Formats: sequence, structure tokens, C-alpha cells
Amino acid sequence: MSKKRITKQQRIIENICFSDSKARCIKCILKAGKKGLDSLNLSTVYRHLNQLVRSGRMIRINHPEKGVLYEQANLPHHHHFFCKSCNVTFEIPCCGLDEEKIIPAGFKADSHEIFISGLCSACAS
Amino acid sequence: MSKKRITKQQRIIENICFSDSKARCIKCILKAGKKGLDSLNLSTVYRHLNQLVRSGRMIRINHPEKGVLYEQANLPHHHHFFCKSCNVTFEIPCCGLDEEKIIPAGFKADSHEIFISGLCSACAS
DNA sequence: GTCTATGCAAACGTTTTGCAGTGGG
DNA sequence: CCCACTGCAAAACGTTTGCATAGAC
Repeated sequence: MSKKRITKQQRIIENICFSDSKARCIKCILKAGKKGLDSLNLSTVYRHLNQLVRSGRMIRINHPEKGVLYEQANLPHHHHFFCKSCNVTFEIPCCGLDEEKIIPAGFKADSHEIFISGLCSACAS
Repeated sequence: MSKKRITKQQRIIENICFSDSKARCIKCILKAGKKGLDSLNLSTVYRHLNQLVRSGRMIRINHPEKGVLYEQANLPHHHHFFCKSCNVTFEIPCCGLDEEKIIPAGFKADSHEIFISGLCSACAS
């Protein structure tokens, strides 16, 4: 069995991912990481994110308008509101979905994703 | 202004897209189209689908597990259930989402997507 | 010093685009 | 007979992979 090494790159990437609960795209993570280590490489970011997803610490979400985003896996159940004006993705803490109502008889749901688009409160006013 | 021409390719592609309400991927459309016209080209399918999306007759949905799918735009409100066992996407006719409950105060939603994953009735039994 | 993780470049799959030629009107 | 649409090949993306080597231990 190979031994894992903790590298500067890994520390930087994980610090970004776990600094808050925001969902981020790869490029945002790379850009933020380059502030701490200019030589940080896109492949390295991909490799660490894939590893974090595989190990279950993060999840990959496929946002209908923003593409692939990475987010912490153990956040409380929530969904995503994308503001078309300021281009920011907000987490929506509670879930109003009644799975019983929506799924056909006999179907067994084990997960769901809700993506809402519109205007956030700042842009709506 | 340029005049539009109705081509064999266009007729074939639209026939496939509007033959039923199924959401289809590009490759499925190409494969089906090649039955009617073997020389049908992937670029042509992309060009027509993009045009159909731009003109508002179809929509592009970014399915979390199946990638990009194309679907008629004017279907009654519905969402998607993806069966992880048989790999089929089912349309769910009704919507149990109460937007009032889920979105934060001041936010204005104008659209939402719900993707549910699990087992369909056939695979669950 | 060893051997994993990195940076770089090349490979890959999907989507778009440039261009010469076909064919719809 | 014209010029929009097609097919083909190449470009343009986002993501993954192979490889030599920097650097963690």
C-alpha cells in the first residue's frame, strides 16, 4: 500500500474547498489557489477534486447553467438558486419537495437535485 | 434577410425531436436520423438543435448523470426521474415543489429543474 | 534516497467553426 | 443559377492521462 503525502498544493486546495460552504467551479478553485501558489496546475486541481469526490468528502454537481460545480458532501440538505443577473449560486437551506407527491407509484427515489433560477433579492429590487 | 431552406436533414431531425415527448441526447438523434439518411452528419444535428433551442421550440437540459439532453420546449410542466438500474429517464408529470416555501425572501424565481434519481417501478420490484 | 504527487504536454470526448461543394428554391 | 445548408476536417473546449522530475518523508 502506498503512503500518502501531504503537499502544499493539497493543503491550498482543501483550504479553499472547506473555507465555506459555497459551490465552486474548477476554474474558481484554480484561480483562488494560484494566489497561494502561483505554479498551481489545473491537472493537480482536477486530481485533488476527483480524489475528494471519490473519498466522499465533496460532491460534484452538474448545474444546468453553470456546468460542473464542487461542493462539500456533508452539508445539510439544501439546493441551489442561481441568480441570472449577478451570476452567483446561492444555497437554499430548506427543501420544500414532497417526494411522495411527485414520484410515480412503485418508484424508489434515493436522491434529488433542485435548481432554481431567477433573481436574488439584491438584483430583484 | 436570408431566406430559409427546408432540407431533408432538417425534416428528419425535427421528425425525431417532435415524434414524442422524450428527452434525447445528440447521439441518439444522430443515430435515429441516420436510419432515414445515412450521410447525416453530427455537425448538422448540432446546428439544427442549436437553432431549435435558440428559436425556443426545444430546450437543452443538463442532466446530472446523463449529460446534455434535448427536449420539446412546450411540454406541460414536468421533471425527470433517472433510474440508476435500467439507465432510463422518465418524465414526471406533476410538480410537488412549493416555490413559496423554498426560496428566500426577496428572491424571484422564474424557472426550476428537479432531477430525481433512484429505481423505477420495474427495477425496484 | 525513495517513491508519491506535480507540472507539462499530449490525448480524449464533446461541441463549434471554416470552408469548399451540393442542392433547394 | 444563386446562395443557404451540408459534410468534412480542424479548432476549441473541458477533462484525463503519461511521463520525467521535484519534493515530502
